Amino acid sequence: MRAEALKGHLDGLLLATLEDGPQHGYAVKEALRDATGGRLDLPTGTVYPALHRLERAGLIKGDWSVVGGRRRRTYELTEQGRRSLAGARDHWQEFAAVISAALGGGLWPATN
Amino acid sequence: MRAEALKGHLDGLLLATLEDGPQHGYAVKEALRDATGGRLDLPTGTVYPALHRLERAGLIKGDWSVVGGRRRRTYELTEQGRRSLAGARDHWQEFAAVISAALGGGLWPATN
DNA sequence: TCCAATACGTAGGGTTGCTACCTATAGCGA
DNA sequence: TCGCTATAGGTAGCAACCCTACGTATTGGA
Repeated sequence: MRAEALKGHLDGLLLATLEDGPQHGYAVKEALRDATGGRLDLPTGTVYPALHRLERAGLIKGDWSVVGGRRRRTYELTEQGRRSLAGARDHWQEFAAVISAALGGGLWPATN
Repeated sequence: MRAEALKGHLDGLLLATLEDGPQHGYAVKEALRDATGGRLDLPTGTVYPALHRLERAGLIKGDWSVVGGRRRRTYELTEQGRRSLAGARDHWQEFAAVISAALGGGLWPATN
C-alpha cells in the first residue's frame, strides 16, 4: 500500500473501527490491520495524531483509564462522528466510482 | 468531490487520459471532466503542474506546437509512463479493496 | 538481563493539490 | 471598438496530512 494514497480517507477508516464500540488507539491500529489482512498497517505516528484531530473536531470522545498497569485512552464515536462516518461512506462510493471511471482499464463498477 | 481525497491518485488519471493518444494539457483537463460526467473538473493550477511533474519523471513527453494561433504543448506517454499506468491501475484496485474492506457499510466490490 | 509487545506521544519534513493570480489569442455580441 | 468567453499556457504560496524518527513507560517472556 503506497502510503500517500490514503490522504483524505484515513478519518473515515478510524471512525469505522469505532462504530462497533469504544476502542483505544492501539487497538484501533490493530483492528485496521486485521480488517485488511495486514495490508493497512499504519504507523503510530499516523494513528495517534489522527485520533487527536478527530477528537478536536468533535467526532470522537476520549477517556483515560488504566488497564494492566498501562494507561489507555479509549475513544467512542459521538453523534456527530456517526453522521460523519455515514458521509465518509457516501463520499467514498462516489470517489471510487469517479476514479474508476477516469482510470479505466478496470471492471468498474462491476457492470454485471 | 472533496479535494484532498485525490492525493496520490491524480498521476494515474492523467496518464490514463493520454493512453489513447497524445493530448495537450487543456484537452486532458476536459477529457477528465467529460469522462466523469463533470464530477472531476480540475483547476488548471492542478493540471499543469502535475503534467510538468510527470514529464520531469519521464512518464510523459511533451512537444510544443502552434494550432490556430495558440501555442500548445502536446504530451504523449513514454514506455515508462505506460508501465506506470498499469501499476497505477493495479494499485488502485488494491487500494479500493482495502479501503472498502476497512470502511465497511458498503457492497463491495459489488458482489453481483 | 535484555528484548518484544503494548500503549502513548511529539517534532519536523515532504508531497501534493488548490487558490489566486498572470499572459495571450480567437471569436462573438453589443 | 469594447468587453466577454473560451482556449491555452503558466507560477507563487499555502494548507492539509501522513510519515519518519524519535521519546517515555510498563509488562512479561527468553
